[in-house]
Amino acid sequence: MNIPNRPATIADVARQAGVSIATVSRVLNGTTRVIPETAERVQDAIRALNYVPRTAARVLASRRTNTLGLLLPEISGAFFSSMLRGIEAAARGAGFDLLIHTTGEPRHALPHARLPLGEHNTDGLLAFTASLENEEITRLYSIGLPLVLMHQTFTGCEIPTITIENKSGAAHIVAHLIEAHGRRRIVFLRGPESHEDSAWRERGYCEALETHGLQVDPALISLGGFQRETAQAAIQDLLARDVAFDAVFSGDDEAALGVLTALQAAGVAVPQEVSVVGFDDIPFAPFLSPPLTTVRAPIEQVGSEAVKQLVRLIRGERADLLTLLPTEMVIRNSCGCT
Amino acid sequence: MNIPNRPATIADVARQAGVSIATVSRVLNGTTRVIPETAERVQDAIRALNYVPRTAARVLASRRTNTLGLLLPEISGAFFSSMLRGIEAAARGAGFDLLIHTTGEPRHALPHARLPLGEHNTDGLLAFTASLENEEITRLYSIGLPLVLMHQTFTGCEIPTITIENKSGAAHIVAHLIEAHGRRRIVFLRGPESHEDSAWRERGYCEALETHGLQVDPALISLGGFQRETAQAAIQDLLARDVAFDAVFSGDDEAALGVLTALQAAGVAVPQEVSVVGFDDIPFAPFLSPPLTTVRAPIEQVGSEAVKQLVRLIRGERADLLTLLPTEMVIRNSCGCT
DNA sequence: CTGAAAGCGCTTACAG
DNA sequence: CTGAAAGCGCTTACAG
Repeated sequence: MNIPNRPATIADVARQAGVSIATVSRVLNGTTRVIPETAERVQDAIRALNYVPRTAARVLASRRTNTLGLLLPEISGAFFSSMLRGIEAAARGAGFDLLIHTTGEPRHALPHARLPLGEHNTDGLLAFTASLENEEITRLYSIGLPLVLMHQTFTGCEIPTITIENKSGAAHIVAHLIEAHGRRRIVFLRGPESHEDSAWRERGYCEALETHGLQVDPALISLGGFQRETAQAAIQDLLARDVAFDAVFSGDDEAALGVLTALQAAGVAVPQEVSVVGFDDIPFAPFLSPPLTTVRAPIEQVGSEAVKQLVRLIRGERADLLTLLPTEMVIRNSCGCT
Repeated sequence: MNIPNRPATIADVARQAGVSIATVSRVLNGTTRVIPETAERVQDAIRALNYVPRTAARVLASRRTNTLGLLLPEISGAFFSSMLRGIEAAARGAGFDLLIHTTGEPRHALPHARLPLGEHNTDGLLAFTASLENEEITRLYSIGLPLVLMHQTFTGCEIPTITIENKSGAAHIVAHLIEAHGRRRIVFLRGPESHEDSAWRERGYCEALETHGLQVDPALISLGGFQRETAQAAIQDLLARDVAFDAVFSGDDEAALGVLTALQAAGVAVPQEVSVVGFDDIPFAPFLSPPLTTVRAPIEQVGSEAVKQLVRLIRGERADLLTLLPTEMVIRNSCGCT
């Protein structure tokens, strides 16, 4: 095998094929007609030299990176796994590379550190809630970098957002607890501060209570953080303080795991004594014991829609400012249904 | 706010600071001493102009991309989520960006398509089993691109591999089924063809049987594919064909979900009638019913170790050719323990 | 410690 | 349809 010290460049290919580098570039990109026979010679040379165009040179010359950037607060859990799957597939489908970066939940560690993803290395950015500070959003918007937000709305700038029907999903499942199972003291576990999903779910929760003539009791609202451990601690705390409750709307499925753990450890029967429901319908929800009643959120689709809108922006087309994907209640057994 | 049509370049900064672009480059990279006062002026200019160095230009000039490429067969499931988490954190820690690409399990769709990740846009590649064809590995190795394999060994080239103790982990858990629970007809569900993890686990399974004087019965070995659905179908098939068995080593935890589903649907009591065990210890394992006895694999650490070795290669340092991370049995209830 | 200049490897008007 | 040449925005010897 021929192992050249330096990888072949476009000039090597041009020389070998007996054409100019402009012609090589044209057959590479299909930007202009090239006489078939000439194109053939170029292709042969490319193969013979094992030529791969250097991305940096293309980017520098064309001013297009063909890369999408993804900012996430963290990677873990079934939630981000689904979202990432949707994003990756859609990006690939649209011909873009994907650069990812996690910021770590509260970005206080590096107050004004330059983002590793931005106008200098991507054609556009996808950002999930809590991964960008407001001033960064404003800056990116002001310099015209295509930007799409997921699960976060931002007022003041016209930035496309993809999110899901949190409020109605939450309202439905809480109504179900009340109507089908006669629950009246329903705990709500908030997600992380700043998480819009959580705020909307809380509104749905409150609305459902009020619709059914129940008062919102602040003592029943606690922090679950969309996390197993936090949710577990929250329930343990309610139990320790003897707060009476007959159901828990966990905020999300991840938190529901912690709720189930805490209840089980305390010898509280689910769903006989306390109903437990979640939100998201992660792939494991059916396998919990009892199988989790929850609200299905089309997470993967959020990812693919976000890419779709971002690509539109990059191409200079109009993008939808708000994409609201529907959610749907999934009844299993943890609510009390059989 | 000042919104320039074109983002500032190094030349703009140099002009504004009254120095040469070389000097700007130096304060940017800290490659050479610069008189503090001059450096200060440059910093001011950078801030004032909101200057961000274009990545492509740096890469082209320096011939370093500062980017790691990750090739995965797919993104989904708790397994890849953990691995990705380890990789992302380690890459960021080492100052590299991360470009990811999923190839889709059997790469037959695009026989000789150029990989979107390679010497043209990364300083090195991380590849999980089944994401690269052998000839691609050979090619990448031959051109000297730093490359680290995960859960896959490759003979012929000196390519660092990170993997886990599959065989002993499997042998231990199968031995446990025999010794602690008197199981004698233990099903093994293979992973995908070509998955080395699966081959080693199968050897561990066979070894444990033989050590205990049991014969390997080919009728008890079936394909689970490390997937829920495939595993479920495999068990359903065994059941339908009236093959007698008293335990299932599912291959991995994902498959164990399918096993549990099939058994439950058939009214077979786990673990009373049939013990079920998995491999990996994904975060949901403790929450299954019954809680899953399995083998803990340090997946996140596989990711971070892989980055560590890759960075060594990139820096021209010696890397360890084989990193074998230990696994550990985690006893819960699905085996029959209480 | 600093600057002038070459060079990284492409794309893209501009001519022809 | 094709080529010569400018230019993308940096880094890095080489002088001084």
